[in-house]
Amino acid sequence: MADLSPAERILAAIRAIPPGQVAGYGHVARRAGLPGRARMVARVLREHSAPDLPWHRVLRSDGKIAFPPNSKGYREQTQRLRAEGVDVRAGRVRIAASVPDLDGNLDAALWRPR
DNA sequence: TGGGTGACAACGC
DNA sequence: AGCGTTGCCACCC
Repeated sequence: MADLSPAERILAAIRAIPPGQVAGYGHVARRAGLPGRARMVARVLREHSAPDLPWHRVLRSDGKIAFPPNSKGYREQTQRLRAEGVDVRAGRVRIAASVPDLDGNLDAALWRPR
């Protein structure tokens, strides 16, 4: 990644998440070279909405969907994730026990839920 | 300069 | 798992 603006690096990091997999806001930030800026990822996501952006693969660090339960975005995201085979229950993605230790923390299992 | 807000995170219980 | 607190950062008014 050459000299892209922070926002562009964030978008690139999100586009890099493979289908069927997810990543936390903080994780995306670090991958974009912006440690500690999870909130900036959220802001960028709120403004920039591109058709090729897999925004639905970005979750909170605890694996929960960031939108208010039952909101438009919440339902959208849940549906999109399920369409990719991701197990979503009670507003949170279910990580398989096959992935060793990840006490509620996504980062360990990131990039390969299920 | 000061105060409020978020598609957040880490901790403690 | 749920909840409250604190820390954070980039804006906004």
